[in-house]
Amino acid sequence: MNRLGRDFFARPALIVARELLGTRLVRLEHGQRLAGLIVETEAYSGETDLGCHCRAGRTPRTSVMYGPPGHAYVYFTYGMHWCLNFVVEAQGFPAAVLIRAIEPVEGLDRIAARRAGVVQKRWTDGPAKLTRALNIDRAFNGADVCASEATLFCEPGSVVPDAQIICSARVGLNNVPEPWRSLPWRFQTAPGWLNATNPQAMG
DNA sequence: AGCACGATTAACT
DNA sequence: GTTAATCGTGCTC
Repeated sequence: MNRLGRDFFARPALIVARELLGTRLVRLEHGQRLAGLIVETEAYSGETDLGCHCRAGRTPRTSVMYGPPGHAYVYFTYGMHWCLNFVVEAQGFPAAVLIRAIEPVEGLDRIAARRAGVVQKRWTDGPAKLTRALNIDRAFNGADVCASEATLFCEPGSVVPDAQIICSARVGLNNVPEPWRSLPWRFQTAPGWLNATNPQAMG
């Protein structure tokens, strides 16, 4: 079994957000693999990060982020959307990495069915789009993604070179004060990276 | 008990 | 560029 383990997640949020790019997010559904290469992430770290949900401290919603790394933090927002994060850093320090976009590579038939009416390019190019495509909701909140029986986990992929990574401000923090609003804690692979350097990815 | 807002998306003009 | 959809969460009264 070749999966990202606890040690991978037990590191600073910025490092994990950067290194998750190019890895493969896998969701086992009735034994079928639905998967995509992670191409966009954001880091959220600590109660002092006023863009992080943990700015409000430990609450029922944020409690998962205070737990051990390598678990899923799935939250509900805007009355209809689910977003997937991985808990990072040491147990007791609240931090997580939001998965903002993936490039689908396995289980395209199931993904297409869940994203009916949408062109393929937009199947999973947003945090709430990929959770819908992979059927991820509150049932996964707190799930251990490093456990052998996990049905949601990450596998190592191709390493993305620094030159192919774009850093920018996190999205949607409209009422968050500076400097947090503008911190370059969003990581994306450059446009075309997948086709240019990973032509076999669609296998 | 009530309120304002949200780590978004899709459908508008 | 603007806006409705839709409800859990955390805060105030």
